[in-house]
Amino acid sequence: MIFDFPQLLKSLQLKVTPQRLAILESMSTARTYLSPEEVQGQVQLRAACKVGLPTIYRNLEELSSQGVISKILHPNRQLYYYFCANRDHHHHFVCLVCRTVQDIHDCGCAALAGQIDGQVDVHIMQALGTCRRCCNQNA
Amino acid sequence: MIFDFPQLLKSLQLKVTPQRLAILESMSTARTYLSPEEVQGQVQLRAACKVGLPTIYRNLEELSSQGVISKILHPNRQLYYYFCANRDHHHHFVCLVCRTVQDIHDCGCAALAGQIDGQVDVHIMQALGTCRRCCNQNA
DNA sequence: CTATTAAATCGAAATCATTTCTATTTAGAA
DNA sequence: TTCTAAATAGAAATGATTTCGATTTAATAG
Ligand SMILES: [Mn+2]
Ligand SMILES: [Mn+2]
Ligand SMILES: [Zn+2]
Ligand SMILES: [Zn+2]
Repeated sequence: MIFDFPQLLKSLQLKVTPQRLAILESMSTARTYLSPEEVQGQVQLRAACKVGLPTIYRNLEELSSQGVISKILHPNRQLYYYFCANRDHHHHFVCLVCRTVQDIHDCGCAALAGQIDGQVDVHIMQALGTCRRCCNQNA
Repeated sequence: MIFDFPQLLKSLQLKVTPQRLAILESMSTARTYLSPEEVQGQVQLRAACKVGLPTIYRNLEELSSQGVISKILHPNRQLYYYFCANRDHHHHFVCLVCRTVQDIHDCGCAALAGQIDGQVDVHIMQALGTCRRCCNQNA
């Protein structure tokens, strides 16, 4: 799967900066969710371009709020981010051992609106656990 | 609904301290979710007993991990807590305007385990929005 | 009712992920 | 090329949460 990141950024009304391209490049090739500091490390490795942590934070948040990447609410209370090519509404299962991510296609949230006396603006849904590979390695 | 908090604490293997009783008392009568600082304020008002913030934090976390109260993941990234008498597995809809909470009885998470290649240890699920009362007041 | 002790509390201080600030640079439009 | 709003960098601040060591206390047993 190949991404036209400059085009993507333009469509989001964001300037195409080397920093943003490096962040997107790193996120899209990561096989696990990453902390902002880890993203910085990846960027430095791959793009040999130094990007300040505030810039990383600002862009991860921007990309996340625009739906390009998704935010992982880790039990350790820090934020992690994950690039998911799947553009449809869906959620994630997160392996806390190896940090891989699986899509949850049927989150059952369609049934939500009906039972709420009010208007649902967002819903958070996340499953956390141990993937099969990691389960097997433990046993 | 009346609670035997001393008995509850004993069943959790926790010492029955005035601080804990004051915290439980305050939580159980609150009609909205509360921040740890707000819990401290309530405790001071009702019990006229000064409780340090670290004690509040420690106990809210303890009670939450034992399932006595539930944790609200607010978009502002701070933690809030809410006492819910409903002991069954369920989730919450949170009004971000007036901070009231509604139970979500059917979270659809039964369908979860089937589509995950691994073992789900916990799932987070929370709906955030505006309750009907608050919707109407805006319009 | 003491004595004992592990658990709990306290207040001050530390932590540290995240945000803010200001000066400087730069992408993109004209 | 010129211009300008947007973006970045680095240093510093923020502030919710946690840690620390000293002190108190609930619960248990004698
Ligand atoms: Mn996904
Ligand atoms: Mn509830
Ligand atoms: Zn795994
Ligand atoms: Zn409301």
